[in-house]
Amino acid sequence: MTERISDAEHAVMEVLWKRAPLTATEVADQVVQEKDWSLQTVKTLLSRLAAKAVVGTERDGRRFLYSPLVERDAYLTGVSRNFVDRLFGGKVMPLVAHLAEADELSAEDIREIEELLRELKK
Amino acid sequence: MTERISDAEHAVMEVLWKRAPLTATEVADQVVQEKDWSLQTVKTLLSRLAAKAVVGTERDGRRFLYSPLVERDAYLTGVSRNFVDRLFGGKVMPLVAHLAEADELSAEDIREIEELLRELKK
DNA sequence: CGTCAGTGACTACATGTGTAGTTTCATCGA
DNA sequence: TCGATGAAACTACACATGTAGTCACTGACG
Repeated sequence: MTERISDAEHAVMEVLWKRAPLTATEVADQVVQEKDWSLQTVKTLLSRLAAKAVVGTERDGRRFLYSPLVERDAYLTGVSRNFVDRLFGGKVMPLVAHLAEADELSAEDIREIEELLRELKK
Repeated sequence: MTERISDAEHAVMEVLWKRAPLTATEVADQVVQEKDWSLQTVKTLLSRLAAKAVVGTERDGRRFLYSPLVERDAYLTGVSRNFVDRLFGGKVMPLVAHLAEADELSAEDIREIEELLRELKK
């Protein structure tokens, strides 16, 4: 069971998944461009992630370098699975159907998915 | 902005979406078959949902009858959209790709989705 | 008529989450 | 050497959530 990552923490992870290791300040600089948080907030989130062993810390002189310990792919697979299980009884079809009915699928999306499925069948 | 429904609350909603209106006790009877909660817990969840106007209450003598005020479809569309936005930048393809790579898609799933997409293109 | 069972209302309480402020400690530059 | 700076650590605090206990009321039943 992968450790739970909250929404706010997720924003921090996205930065680290893009580039790592980074110092807290570097992470905050990135995050602040998206979310309107203070430096302290980002540091707290980093601490919590470190406490949960979702990011690792490496001492670099007087400061720390943070790196993800969980891979983005693994994380996404986990939450997606959980999501589909909880809301759609584990079936992907109803999810796609829903998005489709709600006009959330562009023609582009549809083409891409078809392509992907064709690949899968090989 | 549809009111936030927590995980526990969602379990209660599923019961009401299946059949409504129901009394608190009737809801609890159903929910307890899934989750190992006490009657009180279910009542609390119903109160919170009523407070958020996600379910409506109708007096029936000395007790209340509860009915959903939010449709299941609308709710699912909302959370799906939110989920895909937050985790996959609004694109459905990466989500499907993820589930596919993690072997979460059966051949059956794939056929069904293809069928659905074919329909959509008409 | 008094009691009990069922029901909603109110209260509780630990943990998680969003969002920071304050303290302390080390180091770098003057 | 000494103070300013910057970074981590510790503390804070309100609201959400999971999970439930207790109270008060009311109608049914003996």
